[in-house]
Amino acid sequence: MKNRLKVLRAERDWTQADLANALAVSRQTANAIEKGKFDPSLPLAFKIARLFNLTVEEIFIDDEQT
Amino acid sequence: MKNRLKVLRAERDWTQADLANALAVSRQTANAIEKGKFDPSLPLAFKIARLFNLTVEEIFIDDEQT
DNA sequence: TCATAAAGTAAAGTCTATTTTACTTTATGA
DNA sequence: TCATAAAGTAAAATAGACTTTACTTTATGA
Repeated sequence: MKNRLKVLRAERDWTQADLANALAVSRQTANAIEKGKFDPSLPLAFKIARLFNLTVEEIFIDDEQT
Repeated sequence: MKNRLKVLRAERDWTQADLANALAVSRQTANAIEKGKFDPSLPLAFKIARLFNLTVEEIFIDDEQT
């Protein structure tokens, strides 16, 4: 699973801490998700999408072709 | 989190076991997700969306207004 | 009514998401 | 160069997703 968080954050000049704050998660979680270390839960994915006024699909790219 | 799985299943005349099969998850998992007992992981949500040729947002309705 | 398929549910176990604490590395600007 | 902000990372703990096994309840059709 890839994502566009780094770019979306850069467009807004937000730090990972800013993003974590806006999402009410820890900075480590924001970092781990952005780096693709793990996937957010579905509710958190929705929260992220809402924050950026985008759809889940516009932010997260599922690379599983199974 | 609500979802339209029951209807989507009914439209195709699929049992929960059929759905579980198509998703390669257990029947109990299909049942629990459909009943809203818990949310699917993001990868599974994508897999469900792909199965029905819909977006995640067209199937799962996030009711959190926070 | 009876048999059976489908749906619902529950417990125990595994795996992953997320938190907290805390440390290291990398960038940046004075 | 030095101080500091930002990013990266790691370990231990908790919560939630998912499996397997197994049982109960509800629908259905012969």
